[in-house]
Amino acid sequence: MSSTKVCFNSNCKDALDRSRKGWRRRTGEFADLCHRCASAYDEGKFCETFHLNASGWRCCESCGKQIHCGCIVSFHMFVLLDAGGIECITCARKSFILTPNPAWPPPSLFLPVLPERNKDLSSKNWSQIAGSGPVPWRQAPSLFSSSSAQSDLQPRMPFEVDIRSGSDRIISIERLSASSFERKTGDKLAERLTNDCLKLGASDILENGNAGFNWAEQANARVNVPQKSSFSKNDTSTSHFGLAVSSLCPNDANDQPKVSGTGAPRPTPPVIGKQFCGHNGAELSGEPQIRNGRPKGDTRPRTQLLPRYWSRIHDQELQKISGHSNSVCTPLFEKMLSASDAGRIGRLVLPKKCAEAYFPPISQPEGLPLKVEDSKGKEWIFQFRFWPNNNSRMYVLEGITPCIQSMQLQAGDIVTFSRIDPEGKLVMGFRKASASPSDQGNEAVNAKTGDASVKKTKAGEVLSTPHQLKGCLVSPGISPIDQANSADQNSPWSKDDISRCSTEEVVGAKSSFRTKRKNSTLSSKSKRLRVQTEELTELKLTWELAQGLFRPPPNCDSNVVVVDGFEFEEYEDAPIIGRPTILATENAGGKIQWAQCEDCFKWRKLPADAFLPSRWTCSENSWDPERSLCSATQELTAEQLEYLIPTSTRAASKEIKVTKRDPDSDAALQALDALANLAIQEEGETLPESSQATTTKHPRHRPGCTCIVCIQPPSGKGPKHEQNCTCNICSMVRRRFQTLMSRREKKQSEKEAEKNSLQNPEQQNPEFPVMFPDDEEIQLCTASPDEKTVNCALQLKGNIIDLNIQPERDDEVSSGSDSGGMRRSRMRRFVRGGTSGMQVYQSLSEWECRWRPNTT
DNA sequence: TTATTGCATGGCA
DNA sequence: ATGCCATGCAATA
Repeated sequence: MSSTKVCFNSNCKDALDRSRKGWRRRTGEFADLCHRCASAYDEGKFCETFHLNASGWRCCESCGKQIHCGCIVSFHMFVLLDAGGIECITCARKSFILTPNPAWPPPSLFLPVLPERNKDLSSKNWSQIAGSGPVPWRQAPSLFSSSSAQSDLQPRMPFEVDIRSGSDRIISIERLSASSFERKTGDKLAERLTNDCLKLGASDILENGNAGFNWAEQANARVNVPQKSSFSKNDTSTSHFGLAVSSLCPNDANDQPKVSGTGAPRPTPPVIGKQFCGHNGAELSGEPQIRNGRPKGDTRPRTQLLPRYWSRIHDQELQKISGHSNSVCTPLFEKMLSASDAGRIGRLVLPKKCAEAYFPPISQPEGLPLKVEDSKGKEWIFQFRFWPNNNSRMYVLEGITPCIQSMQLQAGDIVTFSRIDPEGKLVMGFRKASASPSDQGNEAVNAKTGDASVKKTKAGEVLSTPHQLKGCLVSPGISPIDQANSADQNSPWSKDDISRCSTEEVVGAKSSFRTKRKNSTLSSKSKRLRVQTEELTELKLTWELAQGLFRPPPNCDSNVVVVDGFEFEEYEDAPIIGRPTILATENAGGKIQWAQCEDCFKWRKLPADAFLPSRWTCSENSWDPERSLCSATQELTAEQLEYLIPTSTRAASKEIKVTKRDPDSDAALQALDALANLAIQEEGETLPESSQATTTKHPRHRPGCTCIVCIQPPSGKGPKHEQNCTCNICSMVRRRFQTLMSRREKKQSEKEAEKNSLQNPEQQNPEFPVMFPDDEEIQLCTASPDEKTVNCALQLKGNIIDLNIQPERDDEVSSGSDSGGMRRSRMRRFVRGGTSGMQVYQSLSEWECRWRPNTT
């Protein structure tokens, strides 16, 4: 690179002593301009100054202002009008013509530094000014089983772009936008020139495949359009992007689609070729273009395609879908299958905007047969139709059952729709929401909730479990190897088809079927909790272990809840399952905790907020490097230890000590790992139809309800129960605690009588309801031969991970004792201790489990 | 009786 | 307040 920089403006080329930033180039860098050029740019006079004689100047349809539309510099100074022509951005804003230039990215995406002239614009959310993006439904006869001819109206702009980052994508989009125009210059320029006033409208472009002005001079104007672009409409050999065409009109004022040869295009997302130009949905708007249907002054808000329908398809998969080099794959949208969708009824409810944006317009409820290919190339024909619904329409795809079954999809899985050009084929892909435990070992995410990988659903649920994808879609960030490794061997879909989806998708998946709808014919608790014996894993934990393992969630303060005089240390969030530790207060008053090394059994002092995996050793003592070896001495003296660790806990500790030899104890710890792993599975495993697949929020703790939500202790956010609440849950809690306390008192007195006797720890451990299952659930817990253990029922395929106490009779007072865990004056209970919502994190390469709410 | 179809309802964003 | 959409459900096959 030359040491002497010159002004990026080719018409200037002044040496730069101090450069100023101009427009953003396709490389992501900004054009370095000299002071003079930069000033011109900032003042919006750059093109006037330097490109006055270049082609591409057009007049604003409203104010007549001349704008150099063919230039990257003025890229955001105008919008294309659906009916043709342009409007300067000022007028566009005034008249609420907020539709951006098709397939153009939000300016904020690729113009992080905007000149002053655009600041007001850029400060607005692009959604306010644009419903840009979605590919309009391009008449693609091949999609119709009854059609044979192929539309010729598909201008595509081939480019080669390396896309490796978001910014690259942005750049790609930028290229696309430019190329979209560039393409127009090729074959039909002459025709366009006959058009009046060289009007260049989105629809014109889309429908005619060229623009109304000569873009060939863009080089002069420093428009950074790849020169390798093909200008030939038919030359797709280097295609990477394209711009789909709609020959169909938008919906009318009533949003009812209709056929029109001259209407404005439907929403137009960037078309993706061999490289993914990841539209993020912000550019997607399923809202049909409204220009023709509404007056200019229409201020009706433009809704956009909901994020949950944004296609998250990845370039690799796009490539796979598109198959051959000439294909351009456009991700359209995706939808998580609801119970209804995945049910036997065979109807997939389509998001209205998606249906109207991406599927052919239908005027009759009967609709049209729609040919869809899966990623295997197998063709399916669905009936795309609608039902009148509240003065609107409800679009469905009928006859999807065979396809759904072929893909082995269940509610919660995601189906994706893409289009392959130039064929115009609709391709249906899918992502499974399920994941097998074996796939999960390396994919945990950090338990620290600050981890970026922990995402929140719209309902506020925190999820972090990675998920597995199957089918033709791949999410970013997962290597093909991982995908292959995670392939479900039993699936007819090959490893190549299997990939993973992002956490975000998982979020949606789980939140979707976690919620419950009343009277769901598919959801019955008995079904949900049906124990499939062969799939049931029992975890046996003493209640002390359980209490110790259930750590308060991070960053979660406890509330003290009193139920019949008993105090609960209640946490809004779900507990974390990890290695039991002993909380203590240092002499200085600071809170600490003591944890025992798995290998040497020495106790190490840790910060109070440290969360340990179920297996933890000195080597992982990152808090105290001096004691990160087992050879390091233990800080605690025997006396201190004696004080800290009460008999029962010592016993429990001892139990851990013998873990490596004791099958039962080993099982306990293994069970934790299993719990963690299973939680992932549970996270991803599609719930059986009976238990999942509802998306309606269940009211929190509905008295009398025995659903998975309501069997949890009533507390947490939302209406809390009164102390004297007589609902079944509160009654049960009371009963259990009365039982427990009487046991404790009894044990205490016994202990005092035999204070020197070291009892069998198991005999000392009172049963303690880690959870508070209702009777029905209790029945489903497999009774343990050991009455002093807590049964943790993990229903693998049923996706119920229940950590339930052993069934017991309330009047059954078994032996119990105080314990380390019970040194706390309160017991912990976790509001979000839903049994179906366990969440797994990985911390320091170890698994931790965390409960996740099963409803919000 | 069962499956399918078409519409209605109501939760929710 | 409005529209979407998941699902219930009656009518129909």
